[in-house]
Amino acid sequence: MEHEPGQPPVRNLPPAKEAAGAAPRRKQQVSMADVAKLAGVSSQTVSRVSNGSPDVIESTRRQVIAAMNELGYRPNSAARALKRGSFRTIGVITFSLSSLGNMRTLEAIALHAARQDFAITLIPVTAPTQAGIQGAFSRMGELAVDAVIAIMEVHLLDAATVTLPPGVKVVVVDSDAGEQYSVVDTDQADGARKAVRHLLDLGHETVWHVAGPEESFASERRAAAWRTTLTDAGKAVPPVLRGDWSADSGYEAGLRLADEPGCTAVFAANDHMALGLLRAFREKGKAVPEDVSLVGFDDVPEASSYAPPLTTVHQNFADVGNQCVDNVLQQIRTNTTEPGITLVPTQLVVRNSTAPPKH
Amino acid sequence: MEHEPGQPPVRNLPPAKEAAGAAPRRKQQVSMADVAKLAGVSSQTVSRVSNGSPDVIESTRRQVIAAMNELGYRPNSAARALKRGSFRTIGVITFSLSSLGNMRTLEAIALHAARQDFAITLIPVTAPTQAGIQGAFSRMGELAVDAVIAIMEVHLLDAATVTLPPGVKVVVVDSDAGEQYSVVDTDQADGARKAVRHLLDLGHETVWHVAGPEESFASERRAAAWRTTLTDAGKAVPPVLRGDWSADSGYEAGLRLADEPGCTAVFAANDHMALGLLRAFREKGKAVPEDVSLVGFDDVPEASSYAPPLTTVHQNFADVGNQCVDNVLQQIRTNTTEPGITLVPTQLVVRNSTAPPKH
DNA sequence: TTTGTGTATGTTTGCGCAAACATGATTGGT
DNA sequence: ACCAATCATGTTTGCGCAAACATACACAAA
Repeated sequence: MEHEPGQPPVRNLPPAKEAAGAAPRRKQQVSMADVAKLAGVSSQTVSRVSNGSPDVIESTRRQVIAAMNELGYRPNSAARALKRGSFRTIGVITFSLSSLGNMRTLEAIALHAARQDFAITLIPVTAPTQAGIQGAFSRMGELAVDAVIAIMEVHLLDAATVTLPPGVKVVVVDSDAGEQYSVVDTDQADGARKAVRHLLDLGHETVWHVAGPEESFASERRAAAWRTTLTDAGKAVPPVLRGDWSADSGYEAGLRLADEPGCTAVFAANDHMALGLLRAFREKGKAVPEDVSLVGFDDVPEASSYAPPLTTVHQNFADVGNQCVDNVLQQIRTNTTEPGITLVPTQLVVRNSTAPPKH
Repeated sequence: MEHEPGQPPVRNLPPAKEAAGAAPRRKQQVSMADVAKLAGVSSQTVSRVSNGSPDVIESTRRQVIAAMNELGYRPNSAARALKRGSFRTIGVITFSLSSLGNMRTLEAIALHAARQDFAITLIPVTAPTQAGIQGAFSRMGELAVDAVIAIMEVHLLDAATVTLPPGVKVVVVDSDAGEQYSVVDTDQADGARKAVRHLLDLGHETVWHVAGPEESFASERRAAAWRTTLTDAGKAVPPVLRGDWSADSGYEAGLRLADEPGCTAVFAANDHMALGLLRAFREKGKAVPEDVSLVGFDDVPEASSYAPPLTTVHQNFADVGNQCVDNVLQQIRTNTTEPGITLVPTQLVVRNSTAPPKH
């Protein structure tokens, strides 16, 4: 078993770390030990400084910090996580990011979490099926996140079938899982009520509704509130039209509504469908708001540039995101799970698409 | 070294782990050792099975897998990362998610990365300043990501001032850092050229341009291509109007353009500004496309519902995202850094907002 | 037989950090 | 003066995993 001297495979020994120009084995991560050596203290003291322990005298702390800066030390989060059993990471499960609301919410979550020094790991659900969701939650498990925020918009979170590691806190956005989990959501019902009341207060006999898809919680809640607001006011409840949130589906619905003689007021479940309705009314020669009044939902930034500028219900997505993070961090801190629903209020923004009916 | 037969190596006593009803210290993570004990093998064999090593005989593998399932074993990614120096994680730095393009790109990145078994960590830039970006990159360092995808849209990535851990691969979206980093971007110039050519081919004398903000790379590239396409065609180059991407700013620009007598064709740098232009033209009594033709950029889903449906340049954000991930994974695999630019083509979508000029 | 060549598995080790404990240096109270 | 109670800091240990190395056994070629 000889091996030629002078040849590289000298493995048995890890020594000679600082041998001449030693090749950096891995990303030459600067470790606590390096900082400790430079600062002339023990690595534990470096750890203490790094974690802001009060038990370090000021002069020592300064030395250590100087050494850290000189070497460009960054604590290794893997080791930290291994030791502490926590990554300070929140997993966010999303279905689809292509809706404005989800994105805004996600952005707020990321920003707010960063402020509290938590990182965000994005877990997209690859397919909107139970299996897809299972997969997402299972990946969460491997990633050892401290908490999960699920941005669900469809009826797929059957809690019974999802198993997460114990101790992981969950907050769900836009769901009806309030019995099991913390839920944060826009106050859809109140928003819809405001929209319908606004139209009724203008003097309309009743209000038609173009709803979103049935699988959507938000859509169902808006539709339900529309219905009860009408019945509470003693008004007739016209049949519901259904779209899929897209402007095109709103256009389809608009073509039909334009032929309804008694239709003077419409509440669309989102702004994009309202845009489609506007187009349909325009093509059919129905003036908005003179012939038909229209209210949307969301208050997308372009809503004020629609023709005419759209009266709509403003959602505070940023608040929703912030609430999610606060809620989840609260659960982590207190190590409790607190089911319940947090509702974020909406505002009615009145622009030019609504007016009293002609007589 | 002798060790007593019959007794497990009871050295310093981490005492009585399975003592009566021992409180689960942490989240009772099932570890390899637990699986190994149940399966009657060494933990190294469990590791091999877990990593799909071929050196495990089929019967053993099955036993181990059975044990894993029984205990619900999930490899601990912290330990794995600590050992391997890699989390299989890509950090994504974003400025703002509120633009449609960014969020589509992000979604594609997340999905594509998940397919290759990489996780995504979102790092929001808290403030659009050098310091903010520094902070984001520095956080990347702590998180020990394997690669970074930066979705930048403004001139702030001054590579000289950003230090990341060596070995971390970077891809930048929408930037001109092609000398230093890999850059993936929509082919802005070609898209803009197509838009302008389309209008010129319809017979317009020249094409006006409503650009985005100067800080935006995309905006600058579209404007430059607009200019060269005009000069190459021997046409006059009208003054540039500038917006901030918002529909409102497009409206402002539109009010001014409506008063330009020679203006029969406009290229707006994005669809939202085009929407604002449409509104301004409508209010000023200019018919689109009869009096003025208009082309946008982006092809937002609602563009077909604008009044009139908008001719625009379609961007393939999903392709951009996929390219980013492919590129970065390629760099990781080959451990190379390859500066250069990858351009994703666009398509001109002709709808009803463009027509030949009246004479 | 011996020797080699695999192949499947076990054992040791250390990644970087921080809890737990140990030590040594100051205080202050009596 | 003494001891005890603080403090600041050092030492040891192990988190869960996988690379490196060691071993044990099977089988083929000499």
